[in-house]
Amino acid sequence: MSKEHKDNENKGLLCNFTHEKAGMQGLDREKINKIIHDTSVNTEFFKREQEHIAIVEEKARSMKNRISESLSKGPDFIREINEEIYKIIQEIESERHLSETWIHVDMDMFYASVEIRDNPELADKPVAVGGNSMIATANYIARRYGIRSAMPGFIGKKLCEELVFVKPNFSKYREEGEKIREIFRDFDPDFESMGLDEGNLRVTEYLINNEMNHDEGRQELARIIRQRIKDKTQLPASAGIACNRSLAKIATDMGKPNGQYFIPFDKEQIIEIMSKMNVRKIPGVGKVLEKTLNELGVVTCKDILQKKYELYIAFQAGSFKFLASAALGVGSCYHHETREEQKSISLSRTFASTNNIEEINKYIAEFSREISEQLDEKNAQIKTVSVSLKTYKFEPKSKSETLGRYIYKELDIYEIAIKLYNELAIKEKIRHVGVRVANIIYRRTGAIDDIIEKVSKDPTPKQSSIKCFSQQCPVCNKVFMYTEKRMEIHLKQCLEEQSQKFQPKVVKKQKNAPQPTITLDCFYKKK
DNA sequence: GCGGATCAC
DNA sequence: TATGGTGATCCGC
Ligand SMILES: Nc1ccn([C@H]2C[C@H](O)[C@@H](COP(=O)(O)OP(=O)(O)OP(=O)(O)O)O2)c(=O)n1
Ligand SMILES: [Mg+2]
Repeated sequence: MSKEHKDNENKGLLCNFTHEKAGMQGLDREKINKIIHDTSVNTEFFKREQEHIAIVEEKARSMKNRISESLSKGPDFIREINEEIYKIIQEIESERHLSETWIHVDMDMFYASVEIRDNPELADKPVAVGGNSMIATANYIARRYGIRSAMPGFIGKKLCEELVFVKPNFSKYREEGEKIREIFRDFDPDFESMGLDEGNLRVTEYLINNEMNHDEGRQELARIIRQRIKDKTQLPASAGIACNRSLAKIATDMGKPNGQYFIPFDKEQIIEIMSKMNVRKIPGVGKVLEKTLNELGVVTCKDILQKKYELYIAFQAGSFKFLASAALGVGSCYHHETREEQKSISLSRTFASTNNIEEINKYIAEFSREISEQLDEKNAQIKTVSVSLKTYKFEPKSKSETLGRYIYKELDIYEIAIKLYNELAIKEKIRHVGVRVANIIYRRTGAIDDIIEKVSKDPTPKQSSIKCFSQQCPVCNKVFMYTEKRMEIHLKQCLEEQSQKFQPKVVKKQKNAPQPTITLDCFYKKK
């Protein structure tokens, strides 16, 4: 009723694009959001999205209640939190360092740039890299129509009839990515990166060593790095120069496309720049936190400082400090402890919703094999296996298990994954399934299966050794020696036999209505 | 350790 | 007709 602001409000998708200026190509923001909305409405995706928005809004409401309750406690309470906030801000200010230089470099419309470089005919056309179901990125011409990363291709097509789609060539992007990383290493061997197309470089030492540790030198170095990239790859890059990693990243965004931006190493000017900044630009503020903050009346960084009492009450201390630091332009400016080792490996796939257990089983088997191969390459083992899925309603579910031992073999992973899948007891169709392994150790010496293999080759194994690698089939309880081949064959046979035995009496297996979980359920019924 | 959420690319 | 894949982290239990 009166509460509804018909035209002004978000039309129902958290990812509707709300920032940036209106497009100049005949499509304004309202028109774009209407097309997105009209295409999405009445889909399971949209329904799920709305539920999600409702949850976020509810969370924001309860935050607001907490705020008004707290603020009505009286002046003593206000004085108290004022004190605490003041302390935190003092602490933040004590962490403000203006002597370290960070240069963040990020390729412009990376995948699209590579494709356009290799096919110059695309240069003056709106281009999307991706397919009908998903766009990975779009060039700047397409972006003027509202087309952007993570937008489904069919919506992109509606926004711009002439949009040209290019299938992604990931190996090419990896190659180009490696080229720019080589360059980054020259300026900061410990540079940080969140993706193929970017690097956050702490260049303080480089600047000092080359006697250019001043504002001009800082900006000159950014130009040099971008030029090196251009020479080596023929691809455009943008850069941001600032006194900490977070600000440098924000600066890159201000410099785009094909440009760079320098944030002065000066407290007042930093605060001035940040005050107008939309909170969504803060690295770490995604669409959910943005929406939550918006609900609390916080849109820009200035609002964060203005509503510091409210935010202090609403958020946990750590989150409050994070927001306040960002608003003040203070961020960490030394490298984190080096984390080189990958902590998890995952594979997943989306497909037309299905309850066909054979198909799902095939994916899980394939993922297990591929993950096992990757572990072989890394000479690694894992202790944790997870299975994840999305129902046809886009509801994610997952189940994981940490074992008392390390494994790496395809079949070991597969077995656990199938067990976990069955334990999820999914009755609906699903549209997505994945397998993930974690708790990786990068060695195999002393691995249980190493010992097993050695013992297996021993012509006269001791009884006690046999015990350690004998295995019981969970289906038929038969005990047998472990070898991959035998296990595989045995399992397959057992599964087939059992799936027939456990065929439900009345319902017969039909082509169009396969009974999910029968095969796999029975596999574990006896365990 | 587990499961769900969030974020980044 | 139709909304991705990979890796990381954090929180509350
Ligand atoms: N949701 C996303 C975001 C990005 N990417 C891929 C495609 C991008 O080309 C690449 C780099 O991501 P960026 O966020 O840097 O975006 P772009 O480089 O495409 O554009 P920009 O000029 O804004 O940096 O990662 C993706 O697959 N899915
Ligand atoms: Mg980029």
